[in-house]
Parts: sequence; C-alpha cells; structure tokens
Amino acid sequence: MYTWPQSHLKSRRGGEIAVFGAGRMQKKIDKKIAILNVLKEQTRPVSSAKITELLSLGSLMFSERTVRLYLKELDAEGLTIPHGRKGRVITEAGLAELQSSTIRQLPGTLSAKIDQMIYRMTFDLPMRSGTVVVNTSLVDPDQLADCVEPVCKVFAKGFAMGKLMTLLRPGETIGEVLVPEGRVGFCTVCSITINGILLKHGIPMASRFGGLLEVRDGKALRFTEIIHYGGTSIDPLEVFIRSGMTNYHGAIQDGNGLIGASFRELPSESRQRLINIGQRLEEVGLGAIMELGLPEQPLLDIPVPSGRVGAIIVGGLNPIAVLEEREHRIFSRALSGLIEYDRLFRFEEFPRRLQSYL
Amino acid sequence: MYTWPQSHLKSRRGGEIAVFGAGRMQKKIDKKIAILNVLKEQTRPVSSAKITELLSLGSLMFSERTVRLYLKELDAEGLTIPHGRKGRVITEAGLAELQSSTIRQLPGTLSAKIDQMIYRMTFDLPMRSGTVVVNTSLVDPDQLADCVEPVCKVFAKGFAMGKLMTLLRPGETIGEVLVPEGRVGFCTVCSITINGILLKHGIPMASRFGGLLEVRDGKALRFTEIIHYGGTSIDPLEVFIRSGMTNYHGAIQDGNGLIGASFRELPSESRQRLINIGQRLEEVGLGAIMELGLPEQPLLDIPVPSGRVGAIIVGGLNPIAVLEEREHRIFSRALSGLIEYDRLFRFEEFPRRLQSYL
DNA sequence: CAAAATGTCGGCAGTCTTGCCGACTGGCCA
DNA sequence: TGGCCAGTCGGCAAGACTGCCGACATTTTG
Repeated sequence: MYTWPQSHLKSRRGGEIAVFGAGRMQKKIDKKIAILNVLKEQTRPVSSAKITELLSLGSLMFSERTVRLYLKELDAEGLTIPHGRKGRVITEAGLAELQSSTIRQLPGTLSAKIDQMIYRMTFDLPMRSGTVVVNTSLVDPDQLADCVEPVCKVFAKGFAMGKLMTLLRPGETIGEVLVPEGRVGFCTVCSITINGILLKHGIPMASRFGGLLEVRDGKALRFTEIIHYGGTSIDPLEVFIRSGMTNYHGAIQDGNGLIGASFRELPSESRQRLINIGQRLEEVGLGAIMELGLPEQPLLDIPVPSGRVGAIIVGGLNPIAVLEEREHRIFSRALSGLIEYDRLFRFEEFPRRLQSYL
Repeated sequence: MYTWPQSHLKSRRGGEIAVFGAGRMQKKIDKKIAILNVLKEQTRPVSSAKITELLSLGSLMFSERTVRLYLKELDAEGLTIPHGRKGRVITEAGLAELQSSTIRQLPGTLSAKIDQMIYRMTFDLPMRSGTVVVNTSLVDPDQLADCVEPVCKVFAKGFAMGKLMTLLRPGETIGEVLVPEGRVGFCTVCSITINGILLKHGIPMASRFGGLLEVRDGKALRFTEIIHYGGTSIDPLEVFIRSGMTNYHGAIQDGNGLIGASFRELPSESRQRLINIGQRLEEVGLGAIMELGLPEQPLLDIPVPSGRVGAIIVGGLNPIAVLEEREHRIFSRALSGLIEYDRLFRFEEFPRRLQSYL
C-alpha cells in the first residue's frame, strides 16, 4: 500500500525538475496521514467539519470539502468507516497504516504533545471541576522560601496564568515526573489549558509560537524572540527561562521587563464568545488573556491569516522563572501532566502552605 | 492592488467553512510574494528553475511549471520583467509591492537571516579566498585560557566545524558585535558557510533544524531535541548551549555526549558532487559533514522528502560551548558576521595566539 | 407532532497545479 | 558552419482543490 510511482519520470530535458516538488502522490499521502492522525485521537465518530477544524489547529490548511474528498478515498481503502451522518472512525487497518508510515514523521514536536494534552484534560467550566494541564518545577524548598515574595508578585501583577497553583510533596508524581526527596514540586497551570477549555466550547484556538514578550508599563509591547510550537521539541518558554533571557525582576518592579508569553489565533467569529468565556475564566482563577486582536488586524505587528484573530496568552511557567533569574538552577517541565482542579489553591495561600514543606 | 474578495461568502449553511482555508486568493498572493522575495535578493536575471530551487530552500514546495505560471502573471502586472531567456528581474513596482505587503510577514525568523548570509558570503573554494560566515563569542581571556585544552579537543575530535578559528582584539567589530575592553572575541566558522559554498557550486542545501545530537563512541546516534530554523528567531544551538543542555565533556572524553548539530537536505542527484566537494572542504579546514544519508532513506530516523537526501552538519558554536558547561557565562552570537578566510588560523595555533591577549 | 434549524454528504463546475511535450535560443565543439 | 547539448518558454491536458448547491438526517423549538 502507498507505493508511489517514484519520480522515475525525469523528462528528456530539464531532468531536475521533478525533484523539487515533493511529488503529487507524496502530498496526497501526507494529507491522508494527517487526517488519520486526527481520527486516531478521537474515540467517537468525527465529521469532516470537525476534522478540518482540528487539522487547522496544526496549521494544515485545506477546505472542509477537500477533507470530505479524502475521507471518501480513505473509506474506499478501508482505513476509515463512515458511521452514518455522525462522522467517521478509524479502522484497525487505518491504525496499522498510520503505524507503518509514522516513521516518516519528525520526532515529536511540541504541537503534537499539546494536542494530546488538550484531548486528555477534562476541566469543565460550568462545573468548575475536572483536570487541568500543569507545568511542574522541582525546587529546593529553602530556595523557594527565599523567593516567595517575587513569585507572589508575578501572580499579583497578572504576569502568570491565572491565580492558582499547587505544591507537591516528595514522592508524589505528576505525569512522568517524580518529586525527589528534599525537593518540592511547584505546579502552575499551563496556558494550553485555555485551548482545551475553549475547544470544549467549540472554539478552536491554535497555538502558534511562544516567545519573550517585552512589557512596558505592564502592557505588552512586542515579541523580542519567538519559537514556533510546530518546529520545536522543547517548550520555548522553558528554553528562554533556562537561558536566563527573561527579565521578571523589572516586570514586577516597575512593569518594564521580558516575560514568557505565547501567540495564538482563532476564527474571527469566535471572538465575542472568547471574550465572554475569558471573563468566566477570570472568575475561576484561570484568566490568561493579555491581548486580543481584531479580525484581520495584526496584533503587536504579527499578522494573522484572513478570517482569524490573534491573542496573547501569558506563559504558565512565569512565576517560577524568578528563581532561575536569581541564579537558582531548577528543573522545570512544561506540560508535565494533568491535575485535578480542586487540588489547586490561590497564590495568596502560597506562603502559608509552603511552611509545611520546610 | 491585491484586494481580495474577502470571504463574505458564507454559504447559507455551514457558515464556518470559509474560515478555515486561508482562501484561494490569499494563497496566490502569498506565493507571488514568495517569488518576489527571491527575486529581490538577486541582482542578475533569474530563471524559473533557479527560483524554484531557491524557493525550495525555504520549504516552499511547488513545481517549476507553477513558478513559471506565476512569473507570467507577475510580468503582466508589471512587477517583473523578462530578460529574454536569461530569466526575470524584479521591477521598481515589484519592490514597492513587496514593501507594502512585507508587513504580513512574521518577524525575522532565522531562515531569513541564513539566506541573507549565504548570499553575502564570497568564499571561493578553488581560490581559497573570500569571506566566510562566523559565530562570535565574547569571553574573558583568562577563562578562555583555562579552557584551551578542552576547546582544542573539541576541534581535534571533529565535533567542530572544520579546524579553523580566529581571535579578535578589544575594539574590533564583526557585524554588529563590538569586542569590549577586557574581553576577547572568539570566532568559529559557522556551519551555514557550507550552504553558501555549495550554492555557488549549484547545490541547493536547505537547513531544516538545529538540535542536540547524542553521540555514542564518536558516532551520531540521534537527535534528542530539535528546533526548526524556519520557526525560530534565535539560533537553536545558541539556546541549547545557554541552557546548559549540552554535554561536551563526555563527548571529548570518551565520545559519548550531546553536541550541537544541524540537519540539512539536498537533492539526491547532488549527492555525489557533495561528497567530492566535501573532501575539498576537509582539505581547506572547513569539513563539517558528519553523516550523509542515502536517497529516500531516513537519516537517524529523520525522514526526507522524496528526491532528497539528508545530512548532519556539526554546529559551528560547539568549541565555545565547553566554556558554558564550565559555568562561565559567555555572550555568543551565531551568524554574527563575515570575515576573510585568510584571517583564520588552525586550532593548533590557538594556545600560542591566545598568549598575546592575556 | 410539525416546522424550523443545524449539520452531513455527494455532485458539479470552475480554478489551481503540475507533468509532459515541442519549439526555440545560445553555447560548444568537431 | 552544422550538429549536439543544455536550458527556457508556453501549450495542453490530467489531476487536485474548493465553492456552491440540493438532498437528507438529526435535533430543537413552538
């Protein structure tokens, strides 16, 4: 299956021509794989529109009609089966096919991991319960105690994702991270939790890139460095923090500094709904939207495709970055795992809670 | 010019559909802009084949025929003019058009900078003269003296780009970097010099990503982290080094460690020529090719598009990374500028030369 | 329960993309 | 000078992509 005629087709002259285009058949295969990949993540039948939407999260842009066309082909090949008008599900054969061709994927970029996490989290906004995605840092409790004040200030100034956090004791695990003896796990809500919540409300928010955001008087000014999620295996904010390129000191002092933030985009029609939901997020301590663009309008000079709006979301790892800035080497892991919402507490409680870990 | 019908075209039902695809017209515009961008960099007429080739350096994949089609349209719009069979050049109007739509570009990714540097360098392999692209690190001469041995070892073990380097005195400048009083500028040849040299020989080598390469017994094993050049504003290797994620200590000790390297690809037919040129590069102290894949074959599990081969190139910044690993904070700038080839000397001279800077 | 609303699917047609070919030009060599 | 080669160009047709529509199924509403 999927043997393609393999450009033997060098024309008499201009022999190189066939080389540059990846080849038609190859493109088709790639698209099929992409679709199967989306289907793989879902348990219930998915419709073509939904698939298109999910695909667009990963910057794959083709129309709903085209997706439907491919689905038809996939049906014919037995890789998917239609479930009436509910949509399609992937078959065993489809999974196998995916397996065999998964080798031609790049080693896990962050986008992939983000998608996964979004599917797995369960937080329900009206119920205020379920799991959220968190970042975890392993730190020496004494060093942490030293930095209680600036950490709280990062929250207070709104440079953190929401107002919530939690602490883990030695021996506890989160995802694949085990808190070792003599350390404490410092968890903050990861900003992609927002994406997850929005997706459950039918708003497909796509993460474009993470970067260092220059703030002036507490307002977002511009990105000084960026790394696209689609092109990295390591979390951009993690990198900037470890490299000591941030400047939270200034940010919490007088509102001028460099903080971690990320750029996302969503369909223009969802804008108003995002504003409504954003308000409710603030109420439950998960507010994170720093800026929201206008349809078609560049945001901080960053252009958005037509029909979409841009948004700036503050980085989840921000509070812990002040430790690194104080030359304390810490181990941070973005997207480390899921945690129940009711295990989180407001940052104001942080100093008191920390006592029991010292 | 370039007003597009702007998706008012919501169909009666399924109103969202039009949103996901970026729109046909938009796609066309993007392609035209891309072509104009290529043309802008060139002074002499360029043919459609050449343009396709250059375009493919930036992962834009469409066929030579398609480029020709667009060129025709551009001609008609007066943005380019055909120069007989030599090719096309961009017109004033074309440049203006580019200017006005340049706003919808992302802030300078590294790819863009790489392209620029490649065009500007002038090194000529047969003549062994001209300029090459270098990375510069500003370091305390005493700290540097401490690390002479490991630095030389990185070169000796072949974990550096070639065998050459140079030193700059306080007050000298390279690109936009000025060596301050009390520091010395440590320059190594940047690995994209290879791309530039190859391009002059008609081989379009595209840089895909930089990453941390795990070496086992001195052999490349796999990438543990990667960042695509197309998606970052900051040099990946710079980042990994600053984050302290490398392990040169091990690499030069027993051949097991983590070093900076980058993944590139080129057309399959160029493979043999690359081998030949690679040999000559070794002779002039610019050897950097660690691994070269086979056509169609994944290299270190990294797939390549059909008709292309992958290559692993060692990172130019590698020698200086040992300093960072010894906890010496240094300032490094990849792609800092151009320097004359004859100002470089072999690393064996490094200890002696350094004396005069102490 | 009927009517309306929402959402899926496939057909059709127009546009975009690309492989292939023949025509042509300019350079090189016998 | 004539023939061969390498490279460019445009025409043509097949294939891919997508907008638009009508046919239906399911859900919601009054």
